[in-house]
Amino acid sequence: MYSYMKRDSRLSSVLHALLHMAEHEGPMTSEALGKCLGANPVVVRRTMGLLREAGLVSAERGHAGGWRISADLKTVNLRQLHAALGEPAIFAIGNRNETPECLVEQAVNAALDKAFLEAEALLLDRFADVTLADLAADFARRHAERRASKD
Amino acid sequence: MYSYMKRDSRLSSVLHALLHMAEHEGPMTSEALGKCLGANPVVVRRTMGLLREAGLVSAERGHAGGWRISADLKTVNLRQLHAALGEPAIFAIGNRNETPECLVEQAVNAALDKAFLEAEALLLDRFADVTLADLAADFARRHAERRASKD
DNA sequence: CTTCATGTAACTATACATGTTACGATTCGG
DNA sequence: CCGAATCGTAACATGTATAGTTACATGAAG
Repeated sequence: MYSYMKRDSRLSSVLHALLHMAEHEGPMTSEALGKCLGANPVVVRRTMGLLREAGLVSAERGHAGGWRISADLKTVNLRQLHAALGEPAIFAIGNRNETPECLVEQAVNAALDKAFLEAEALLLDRFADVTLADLAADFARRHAERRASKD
Repeated sequence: MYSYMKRDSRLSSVLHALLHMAEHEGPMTSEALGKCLGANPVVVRRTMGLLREAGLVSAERGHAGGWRISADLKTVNLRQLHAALGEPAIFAIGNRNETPECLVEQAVNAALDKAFLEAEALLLDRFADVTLADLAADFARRHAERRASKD
C-alpha cells in the first residue's frame, strides 16, 4: 500500500504543487494537489503549511477555499523553499561522532566536513539561482515541445 | 542504549579504523577497533568486510588474528572507500517520482537533478583528492600540536 | 445548518544503519 | 588434540524521519 520511500521529497513536492497552482486559475484544494502529486491530502496540508508559515502561500477554508501563491514567482527561489521546509538534512552520510576527543577522528571529521560543506554550499548556491518563474518557463518550453512533436 | 543515529557513518567509521590500524603494529581485532570507534565488533566486521571484498584490507582468524591494511596509504582515497562501501546514497533529499509523465514534475526533476548532480560531482572530486596518507599526515600534525601545547 | 475545506493530533508503515545474540569456521598455543 | 581466540554470518531488535491514514475540530460559504 505504501510507495517505496527512502528520501525526503518535500522540496520536490512543493515545487510540483506550486507550479500547478501557478498554472491554475483560483485556489487549489489539498485534495486536488494530492491528485497531481500522487500524495495524501493530509500530507499536502502538512507540507504546504510550512510554506504558509513562511508567507509564501495562503490557505482559505470552506467553500471555494484552497491554497494560493502569495508571492511573486520571480522572487521565490529553491533555497527559500528549502529554508521554509525547515532546512532538512541534505546529506545521508555523516560523521560517526561530531565532537570526538580522539585526534584520529578529529582528522577524519575535518576532511569529511570540508568536502561536505563545499558540496552543500554549491548545492545551496544552485538552489538560490533557480526561481519558480524559471521552472514555470521550463515547463512552458516542454509543453510547447510536446505540442510541436504531436503535429 | 542506542546512540542517536540519523546518517550513514560508515565512511567516517572505516577511515577512523584504517588510521588506527596504520598507527598500530600488527593486526587489530574487531573488538579493539570497536573500542576505538565506540562501535559493536559485529558492526566492525560487517563494515570492514566490504573493504576486504575490495582488497583494501585482509582479515586473519584465530590467535593473533585481526585486520591488516593491504594497500598503500598513498594510493587509497576517500572516493575508493565510498565505492568499496557500495556507493551508498549521498543525499537525504530527492525527487518524489523519478520517472514522471507530468511535464511539471519533469521540469522540477530536471532542475533538482542538475543541482544534485553538480554537488555530487564536487563531493566525489573532493573525496578523490584525499588519501589515507593525507589523513595520517593531518593526524600527525594534530598530534605534534597537542604535544607542543602541553610543554 | 449543511457542506466544503483547512488545521492538527494520533497512530501506522517503511527503509536502513546500527546494535545484539548466537553459532559456525578457522587458526594457533599448549 | 583440545580449547581459546577470532573472523564470518545469519537472525532479530532498535531508533529515526518522512509519508500514509483516520478522526475530528474549526471556520467559511451558500
